[in-house]
Amino acid sequence: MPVSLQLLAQFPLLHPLPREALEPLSAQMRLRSFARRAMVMSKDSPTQELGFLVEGRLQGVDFTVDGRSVGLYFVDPGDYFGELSVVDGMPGSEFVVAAARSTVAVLEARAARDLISMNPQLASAVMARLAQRVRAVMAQRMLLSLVNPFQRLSVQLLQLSHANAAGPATVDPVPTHQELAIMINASRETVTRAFQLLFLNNILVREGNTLTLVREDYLKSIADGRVDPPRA
Amino acid sequence: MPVSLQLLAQFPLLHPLPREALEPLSAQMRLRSFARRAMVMSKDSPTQELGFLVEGRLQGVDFTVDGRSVGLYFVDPGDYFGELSVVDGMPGSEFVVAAARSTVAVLEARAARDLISMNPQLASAVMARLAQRVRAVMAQRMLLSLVNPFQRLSVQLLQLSHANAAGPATVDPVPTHQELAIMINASRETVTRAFQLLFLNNILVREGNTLTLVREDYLKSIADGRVDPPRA
DNA sequence: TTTTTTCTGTGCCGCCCATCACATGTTTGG
DNA sequence: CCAAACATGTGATGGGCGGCACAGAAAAAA
Repeated sequence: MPVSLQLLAQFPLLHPLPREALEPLSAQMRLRSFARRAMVMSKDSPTQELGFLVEGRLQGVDFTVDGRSVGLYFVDPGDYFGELSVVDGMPGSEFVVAAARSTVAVLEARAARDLISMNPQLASAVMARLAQRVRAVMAQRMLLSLVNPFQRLSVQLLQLSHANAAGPATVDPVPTHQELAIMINASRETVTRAFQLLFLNNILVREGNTLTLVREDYLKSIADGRVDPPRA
Repeated sequence: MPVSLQLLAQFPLLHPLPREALEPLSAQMRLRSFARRAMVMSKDSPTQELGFLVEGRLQGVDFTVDGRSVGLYFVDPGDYFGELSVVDGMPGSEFVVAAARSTVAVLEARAARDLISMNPQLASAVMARLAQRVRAVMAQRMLLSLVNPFQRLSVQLLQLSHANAAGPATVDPVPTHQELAIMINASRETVTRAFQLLFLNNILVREGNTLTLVREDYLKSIADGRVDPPRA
């Protein structure tokens, strides 16, 4: 089934497009649903496409040769993914799996490429997005060179958090320990233990599916090594 | 002093430009020399610019809060750097230091931006470059999640190597142990010890400033964990 | 609901690598 | 060409984190 215009309206990337362009586009797109942990986009799939996350949550991941998984980024509703292949025509550089039950609208790479090259505004938006991705991956790479897993967790949490109107920043939805562990190159148990201490010292509070950074300042001082991570 | 046209000819990025465009360009550029370990581009410099490496070698680096340095990439002659700021106008995301005495031609960010936006061919070249950088830094991120420093070194060496007409691949010029260490998140000593074993087992040979991957296949099997790294 | 799967918490053990300290080679620049 | 700075080689030590094993909690599926 084609994708409704209303659905497309939620994607900032497409805002520059005039109504006349959106209609044929909606006809070219398809809506798909994925169960938690299902593979949304495979690294070695023959077909390449641009994906738009309608609802749910995705995680970009890859696997080391010895089967260990590596977490790369999260995709939240309104965002898109798979743009690398669209831009350079090479096979995907990672897998995308559903971190929660998700709905995705997809557009074939060829169509996406045409769309972008027809539309300078889109082109520069994609350019900006690539630049932002380089920065994001480099930030992650910096994170990984911190020696202390505590520090890495603190930085990662700060990166995932978003400021809140009134009150402290939150991370929402909270990733599982495992999902975090593979992003910060730590074992699941180490993440669990680190969380223990952060809870114990009232630096974090978890309520349901949101994590509140009660003492964000303290988290920051751990993050940049001004304070030693709390001990038992 | 402006930069000679002949010099500019060595940069593939500029090849699409017609002669008429090159002349004003050469007038806008400046040539600078840097001693080994000098800072070529600072993260927090007020002026942003696009750099072209004429000769020598540069390394993109950053520093963790506790002063430890992190190696990101090398720049070799004919290549350019600093494109991120040019594209998105944000401050540089890393430092660039001279890994050897180097000569660099620089162009102000504003001029570079104009040049690119005036020239669709350049624009798409830069786009492709950004995509390639995302892939490169993701590859590095994958490397970092390998548990064994040996494996990381092997992968890194393979990444740095270039195939050779006849005969085995080589890495040239050979980075110092320290330079490698900060790229693969290992201590300098660990890199030294790993090299010891690789030399001992005749997997690598060093002659002057080039490293020959005599048994590239073996290096690859270490890299993807099919073989345990050699022990004393 | 009940059942099953996934997620989180915790103790114990071992080993790997960062760190320190210093010796010896090798470049570089004066 | 000499001296100083830098790069490489090597041993000893200790802490930290990964891995395993399992228990309990929570969430999803049936």
